[in-house]
Amino acid sequence: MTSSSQPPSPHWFTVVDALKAPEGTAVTVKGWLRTRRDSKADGGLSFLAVHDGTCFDAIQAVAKSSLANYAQEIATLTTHCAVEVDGVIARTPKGGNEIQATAVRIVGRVEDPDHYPIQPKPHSFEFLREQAHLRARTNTFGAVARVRHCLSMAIHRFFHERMFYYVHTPIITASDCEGAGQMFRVSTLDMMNPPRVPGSGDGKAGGPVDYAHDFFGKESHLTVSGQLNVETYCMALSRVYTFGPTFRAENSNTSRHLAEFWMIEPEIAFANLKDDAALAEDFIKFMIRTVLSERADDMKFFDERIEKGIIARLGAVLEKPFLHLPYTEAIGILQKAIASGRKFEYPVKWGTDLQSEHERFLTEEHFKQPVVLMNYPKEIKAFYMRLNDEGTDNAPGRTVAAMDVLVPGIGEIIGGSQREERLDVLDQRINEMGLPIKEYWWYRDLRRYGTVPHAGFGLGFERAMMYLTGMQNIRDVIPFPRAPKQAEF
RNA sequence: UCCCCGAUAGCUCAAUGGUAGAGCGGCCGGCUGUUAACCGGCAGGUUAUCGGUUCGAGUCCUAUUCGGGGAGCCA
Repeated sequence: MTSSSQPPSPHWFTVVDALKAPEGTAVTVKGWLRTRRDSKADGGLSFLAVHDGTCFDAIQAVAKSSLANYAQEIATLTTHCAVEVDGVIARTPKGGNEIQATAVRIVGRVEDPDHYPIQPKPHSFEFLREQAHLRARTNTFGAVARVRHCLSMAIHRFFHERMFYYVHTPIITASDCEGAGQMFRVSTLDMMNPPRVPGSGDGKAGGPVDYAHDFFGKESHLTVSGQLNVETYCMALSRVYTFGPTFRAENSNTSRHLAEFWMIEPEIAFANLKDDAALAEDFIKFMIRTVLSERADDMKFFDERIEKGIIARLGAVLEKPFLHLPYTEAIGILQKAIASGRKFEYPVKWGTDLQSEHERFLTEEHFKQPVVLMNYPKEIKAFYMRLNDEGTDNAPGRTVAAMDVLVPGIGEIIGGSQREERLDVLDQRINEMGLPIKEYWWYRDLRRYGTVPHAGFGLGFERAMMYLTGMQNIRDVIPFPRAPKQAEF
């Protein structure tokens, strides 16, 4: 932590601790300058706002012109110069802590300050995305980073306290059965001259690539979901979850999609859809409570500068249970709204998936709170979702035990379901959807040997970050966003 | 991938087809226990790229690249 030329100081305080230290405490603070303001009072002095990322606020150091290096060094400091400040904690006229500096050592200057991109002023997020290596230095991205960390820790704590086991599911998968969108290929073959399936093409080019010669001996990709793998551990450890990176090669250009994002996927045995929904609700409320209490400083910033009133809105979500709404009833509500004059771009019809505008209407206009939509038509959902009995929720067709949690401002934040635990029904669904049943051999084995009802869901970590911070673009809640045409850093 | 909008100083933005401007930031000076400080001055430009129209293009047209908003796909 300390360079060899600088002996460790017994008084080294983080900014967060220095801001709470009693008056008179001798401290050394190490960090970066946010701003420097000069005054001619008391024979000349400079106010240095120093931050080190340990909390939202900077601490003010007062450097008098009597310091030996004042004119040469201190008075020429600019934004984000790295400094070490020795001094004594004092109270400002307004009440907070500041440091009466006895020494200011310059660790690293900012060269060419008139071209340093991060200035003490509001920057557009678009600009900061192009300066992703520097944006952590801003108020907003410092706050995002702290909340992101806080939330990551909270998620593990939530599950750990409830006897869930954290399972590391693979990043690389050679099974093509996850079925959740376009995948990134993983290969060590020579792209310019790949081996071809023997007897195909003209021997030099053409014909299918022979993946038998590839690293894993078969086609392999980056995972799009850890669910199928984590189900295997669920059938032995009862309550498990994954929390890892997930990859989708879709050409999505929106403020809500990334090519590389983090997903949390719990899976619970001896559980049905209601248990799943209850877990999802507990989970979301736990995340809200945690960031409000542990990152009050950063949340205050988001409340004032990013989304006015977000603290009150999140607080209100804690107050009442989530609303549970069968898909069939949601269709009814939407059709009633249309009948009374509400216009939508897309038609509403039982059997088709809800559009973004429909989800937003339900959660933002009609109910104005998080809504758990349940029991969707089987045709629009994945093969592994449990087939409901005929007539569930008075639906005109067969439904599956799926649920989506919709929140205002984001839309779908969680997608989950009770899983089909009956082998014969699962096989029927796989065949109906034209999927290669042989590929699912190990997944089907779980139903052959001691199958039990179970359920789970996936929560997009970055979507949760957006919901909790009010940040409008998913690319601004992950340090280095990966999206189409975007992998510079 | 589709629809719409945009790209001018370090940043945020102006500029009827006719000499390239302001605020902030930087530098210099003044003032001040300052804290989005304030006041005066100075420096800072291949107007995204390639073509075209025109006496003349930041401005109009073609194409491209990149960015933003919305949609689809989803988490």
